[in-house]
Amino acid sequence: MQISSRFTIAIHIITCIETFKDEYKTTSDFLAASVNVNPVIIRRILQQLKKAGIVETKRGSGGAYAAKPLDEITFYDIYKAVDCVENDLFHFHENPNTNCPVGRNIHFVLDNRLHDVQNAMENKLKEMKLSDVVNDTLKLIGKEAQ
Amino acid sequence: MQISSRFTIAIHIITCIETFKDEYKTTSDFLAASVNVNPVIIRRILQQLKKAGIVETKRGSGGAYAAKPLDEITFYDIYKAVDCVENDLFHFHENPNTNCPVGRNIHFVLDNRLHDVQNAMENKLKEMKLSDVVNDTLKLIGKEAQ
DNA sequence: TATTTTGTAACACTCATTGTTACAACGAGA
DNA sequence: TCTCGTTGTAACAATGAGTGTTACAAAATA
Repeated sequence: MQISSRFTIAIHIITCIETFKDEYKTTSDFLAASVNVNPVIIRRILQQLKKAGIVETKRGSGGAYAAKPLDEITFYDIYKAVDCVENDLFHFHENPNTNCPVGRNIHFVLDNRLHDVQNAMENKLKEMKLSDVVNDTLKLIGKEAQ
Repeated sequence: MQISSRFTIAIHIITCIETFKDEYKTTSDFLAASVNVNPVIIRRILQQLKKAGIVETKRGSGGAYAAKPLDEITFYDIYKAVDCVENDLFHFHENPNTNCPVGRNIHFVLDNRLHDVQNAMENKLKEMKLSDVVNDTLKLIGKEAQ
């Protein structure tokens, strides 16, 4: 089990948009070339980011743009936008036997604990901002030029 | 995407084993009845737990038993044993374009952050002990009897 | 030896992920 | 207005993981 690559692709996309916004038109074809996947994959992810208010896209003239400052976009926003995990991170077996004392109590005992684990992860995602990723990327690109 | 139900089933299994160890022979059929799945599912998970040194099983006479004190078994041990996540929680897109400045630097920028998120989750799993789950379950069963 | 149970192979079904082609809808410039 | 580049999206295919089932040999005990 792994969290869909939509998540890392989405971060890659936004990093590209921000890095190249003044040099190139950031179309789905341009972004697809950097990520190295089919442009339709990019467009689908852009649609999800758009619905979440994270990016804007333009028909006709083309291109994608950040819809708000990158220090207001966290990994959690992206993770939610691209729908990596519906609601529950842990898949609970569907029908524990309620005739068994353990079977009819297992949910009461586990649910809170599983949510605590999921929250630990999601809270970490909330700490991370897209602006930090872009800044680090620009630094690395800058070093390359030396 | 969700973490396999093998994880919650494994916890359910061990809770059952401990709760009923003096009353019943905890065979795969018995455990399957409580979890409400096919006995082969139970046996496969028991095999994984056995390889991790968490439970023991007996052929012929039958039954499964905890291989060590439950306060020495954490959720993390189980999560590793039943192989919910191979190594990386996040699926990174395979071949970012190294001709693109962002494509060739994205791994350097993201890898540490993704590991931090994964560690946040796994550290929480390490905090949780099977003994706590069993104790809570026994309390709830006790309340039912009143 | 007979019986019970485990261990495991061999399938099959479903579903999410990822990838592809195709094309209508749209916007801007000639 | 027409053309052209681009987005938005449907439709489909391939793959792989998760889950479930039947079947049966191997082992342990009475």
